[in-house]
Amino acid sequence: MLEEKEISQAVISRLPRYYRYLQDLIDEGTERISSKELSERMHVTASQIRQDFNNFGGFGQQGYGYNVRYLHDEIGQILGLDQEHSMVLIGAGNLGQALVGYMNFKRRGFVFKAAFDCKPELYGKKVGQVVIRPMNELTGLIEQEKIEIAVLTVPKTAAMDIAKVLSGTCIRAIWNFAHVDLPVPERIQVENVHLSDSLMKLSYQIRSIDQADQEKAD
Amino acid sequence: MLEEKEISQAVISRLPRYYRYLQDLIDEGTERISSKELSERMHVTASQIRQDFNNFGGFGQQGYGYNVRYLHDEIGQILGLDQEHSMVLIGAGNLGQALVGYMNFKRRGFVFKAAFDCKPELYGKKVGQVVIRPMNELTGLIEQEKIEIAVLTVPKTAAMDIAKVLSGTCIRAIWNFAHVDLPVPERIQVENVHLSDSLMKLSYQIRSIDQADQEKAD
DNA sequence: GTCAAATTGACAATATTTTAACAGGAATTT
DNA sequence: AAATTCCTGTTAAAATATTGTCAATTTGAC
Repeated sequence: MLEEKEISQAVISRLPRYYRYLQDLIDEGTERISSKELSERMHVTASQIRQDFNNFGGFGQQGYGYNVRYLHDEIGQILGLDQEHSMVLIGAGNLGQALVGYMNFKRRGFVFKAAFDCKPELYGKKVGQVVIRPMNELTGLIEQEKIEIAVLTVPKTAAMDIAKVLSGTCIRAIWNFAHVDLPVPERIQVENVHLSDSLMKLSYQIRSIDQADQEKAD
Repeated sequence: MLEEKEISQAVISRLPRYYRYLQDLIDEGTERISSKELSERMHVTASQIRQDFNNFGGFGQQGYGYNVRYLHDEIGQILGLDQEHSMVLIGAGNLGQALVGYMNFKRRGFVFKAAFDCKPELYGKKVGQVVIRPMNELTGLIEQEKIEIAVLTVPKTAAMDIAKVLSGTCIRAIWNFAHVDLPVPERIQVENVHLSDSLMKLSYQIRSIDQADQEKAD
């Protein structure tokens, strides 16, 4: 039996960035790259790169480095990008519509199968490839289409209720844009995109530089 | 002279979440809270909470705990939320328009002063409170209005060029939604919101659970 | 074919982050 | 007002994460 060595969250967070740089290298026509070269491009240590990749077994070769395309595909597979992922949008406001319209996701295999909103005036309106439907059709469609991911772009109060509804379905994961921590069973994965939090961090950086400057002036 | 003890990124990332929970407590009318109670709500250790707050000096009192409103305001100040932040939108597509329309930012003091796009057909169109202008007015307006934050919602190729332009202005920070790492001087802070990366992490979680299940079945 | 240069994967050494433990002060109870 | 409980700030310990080092192996030059 294989040792279930847990991969740390830090490593996983770095994978999409590697993937992006490898895509760029492919586009440039580069065939091979060493951890040193890559580290210089990405401004991280070569040691970290090698360590990260080694979490999943060795992808490189001594004296040669890494084959760009091979490494790219392997990381893509680790990230589950080799299979299609079905999604539904819940909350067809500005942000939701922007996400559905964002074609890059589709290119990576993330496909919206439907959109839902509670506002009757939106029913039937088309966003991207899909039509906006009333919320009472949500669970039925999820089960019927075996939807994997729910993209949640509703106000925080609604988000809590919807999370409870989703808990009773076959949904695997929630991509949560609402400013709350969702109460869902363990089997459902949640990835939060808290835009306010992100903006506050930026604000912190600005403030902390101001403060440093001020102290230097003393 | 004060010891410039660098606050770790991990701590800063947690501050907005504390802030959010404290806001909720205020809304509930709770006056005081102990690290233990808060830890149970937030599903983190009490030790971490105390440690985090102590990075900025003691906000609590032995035997009493923390005064909710006081702590909330202190963290708000640390995050720079006690002052207004001026922003410009660069790239008035779906996502950009959604962000400008998002009123929660304004409530926290983040105010859009202008929006820019390269598409002539958008010039003059109103999004939220502001009018979309041509890109050649960008640097002028930033300098004139002493804009702090540029919100970048343009395709990746455009993003690189615009980052270079911004480097020559008084802009303090870039909130970057493009899928690239921006080349900017050190004095400009960058906060990335890489939506694809976030979605890939979610995809990873799904995949890794599938794999675990499969191995268990063996 | 031999040798120098390059480069990984593994492991050891640091550094950082998180958690636990506890002394001491404040609030509350009796 | 004494005693008990509560709870912070701080220090110590444990756990994680990152970086440095090097033997082993491959490539590429001559």
